[in-house]
Amino acid sequence: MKDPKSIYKETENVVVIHDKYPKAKIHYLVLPRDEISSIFKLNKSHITLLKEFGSIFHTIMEDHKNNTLRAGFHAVPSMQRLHMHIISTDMNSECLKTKVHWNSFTTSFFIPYDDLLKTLEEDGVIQKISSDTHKSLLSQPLKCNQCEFTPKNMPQLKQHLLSHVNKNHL
DNA sequence: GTTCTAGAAC
DNA sequence: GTTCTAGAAC
Repeated sequence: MKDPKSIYKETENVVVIHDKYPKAKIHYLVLPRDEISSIFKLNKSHITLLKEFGSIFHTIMEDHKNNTLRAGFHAVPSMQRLHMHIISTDMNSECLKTKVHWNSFTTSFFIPYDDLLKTLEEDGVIQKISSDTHKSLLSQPLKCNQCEFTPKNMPQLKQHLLSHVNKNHL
């Protein structure tokens, strides 16, 4: 975040950086300038901030009209600082290597921005998930995010994802 | 998050 | 034999 090269966009309250290990062609992280350790620290006072996350997401979608982008949070974050992922659906990346990588973006381990905002507005808090739920979400069998295909392993999945890219270009 | 590696799968 | 996964160490 301190490295100017990694910064894609910034506003008064929010910074958007390139993910260091992008898991798709387009993969940004949206961070608040305020230090908030995780989604579990959020309450209703943060709704204004989250709405800024939403508007910056819409701006970024305008920048990438040819790609489908999704915005959301990991149910168990990997980094000790609140961050929202903005990621394209192609999931085509050298950095995408493991089943855990895949499932953390394609199962309900990925909490869409709209869902998180709604939960915060309704409950005023984001609940932690149990470690059993955590494990089961990340160990689900592989399934393509764009069709019903269920690959046997990661190399097969990555090969299969290329076929979707080619289809989109034809 | 990444790297390493034993043993399962092929 | 090689490929791949998954768990441990970091």
